[in-house]
Amino acid sequence: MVSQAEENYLKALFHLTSDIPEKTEAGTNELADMLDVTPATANNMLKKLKEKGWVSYEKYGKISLTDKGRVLAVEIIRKHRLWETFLYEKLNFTWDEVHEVAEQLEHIQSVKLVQQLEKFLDFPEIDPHGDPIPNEKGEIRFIKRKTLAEIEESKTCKLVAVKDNSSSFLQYVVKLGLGLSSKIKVLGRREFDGSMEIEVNKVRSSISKKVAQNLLVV
Amino acid sequence: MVSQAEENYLKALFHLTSDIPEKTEAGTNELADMLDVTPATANNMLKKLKEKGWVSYEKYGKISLTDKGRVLAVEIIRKHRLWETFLYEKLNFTWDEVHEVAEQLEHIQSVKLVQQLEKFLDFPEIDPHGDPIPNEKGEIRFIKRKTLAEIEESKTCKLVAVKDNSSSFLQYVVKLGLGLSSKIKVLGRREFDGSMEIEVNKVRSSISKKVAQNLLVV
DNA sequence: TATATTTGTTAGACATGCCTAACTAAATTA
DNA sequence: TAATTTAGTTAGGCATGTCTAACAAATATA
Ligand SMILES: [Mn+2]
Ligand SMILES: [Mn+2]
Ligand SMILES: [Mn+2]
Ligand SMILES: [Mn+2]
Repeated sequence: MVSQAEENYLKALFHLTSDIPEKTEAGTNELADMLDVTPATANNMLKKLKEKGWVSYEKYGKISLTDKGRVLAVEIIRKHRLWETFLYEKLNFTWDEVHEVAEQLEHIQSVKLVQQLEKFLDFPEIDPHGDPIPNEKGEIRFIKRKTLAEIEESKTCKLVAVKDNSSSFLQYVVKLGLGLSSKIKVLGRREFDGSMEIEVNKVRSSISKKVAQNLLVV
Repeated sequence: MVSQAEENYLKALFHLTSDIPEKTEAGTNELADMLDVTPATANNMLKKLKEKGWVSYEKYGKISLTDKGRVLAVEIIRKHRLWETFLYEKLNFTWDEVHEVAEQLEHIQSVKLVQQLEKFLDFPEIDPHGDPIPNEKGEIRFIKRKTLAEIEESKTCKLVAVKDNSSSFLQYVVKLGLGLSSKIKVLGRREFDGSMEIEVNKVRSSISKKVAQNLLVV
């Protein structure tokens, strides 16, 4: 049995240790931060997760998921992204509305439900934010992407995903005229703060470095 | 805020005090029984529900829902039955599989989700077990029904709902050749145990009184 | 009506998951 | 390397929701 709280920790650990290939370990504070709990709380849960064999760590050491833990985490992410896709494709939700509800739906336990949902959606490959949906075996079709902040001046690229799933960020992205598959031309960059001038559908905008780092492009 | 546990108590109380028109009050043991908890646990929760203004009862007295409590309960039942319909209609679940998963899905909090789900299902009136689905205002289209046990000998009736939602019962019902809208002819009844001889699609079966009391007909 | 049975309540305990405050170890900086 | 800062841990407490055991009230039965 995996409780909802435990599932949330496993999912957070997966994001902290697998989303960026170079970063394969996490710390207590970082984890606590992502889950909006205190480090004491995270530490306490880590002991339980270790006890259950889902996490490996030693006192004052770095945290990582075991193979078992990773399997569980991927299952939850799979459900999360399938539900987001369902809400977006079938129930008229916008991409800034899906995440919050999927945070609840991802905890529903039923193998058949997930299988049938995937079939009903015709085996989608990416969710409304451009993130890959793991298949039933837990395999993730990894897509090589850069952040917009890494794109050189005068080059044009295509938005394929967003890192930040918060509704405020997504609404701002829409305001910039952007959506998945949008073409973005990098006009220029101010070196002292990393902010960028971009052009989308002939409309120019200035965006901060932080924003550029949350837009994933190819 | 209504917790999942609280929602389950409200729903159980609704079934105990509104499903049968003559029975408008419930007792602690009865409630505990329905929720598979001890009477002590139910008693403890009742105090909290009373405190929140959802339940009215006095020590050693009978329990009933307040108007506020009833509104909450109907919302949960509405969600439960919409999800059951979704699973049945869209995701290839059988009627004996839907209840268990709906027990989880009914607790998802999102007004938009329920509205859109209902629209997606084209405003269904009954769930896979023949039970009416409350509308957004909380109105329930009440259907007058009898149990098969009340039908006289040699009369024919139509199955419109099942009282017991357990998968074992529903599978047995299917084995009898029955489904919603099936025609049932009452051939005879043994007085000493209330068991009945019935005919469905030219197949005769003998069923216990208990079973007959869980089949709702018109 | 006295007794037995059923129904409901209270007290005390426990697991889960969270907190704050105090502390310790590790890493950084002077 | 010593001092400071950051990261991580421990102790103790609390809310929720559950339990068992003991008890009290209400109801049914003799
Ligand atoms: Mn999301
Ligand atoms: Mn997503
Ligand atoms: Mn049901
Ligand atoms: Mn039903």
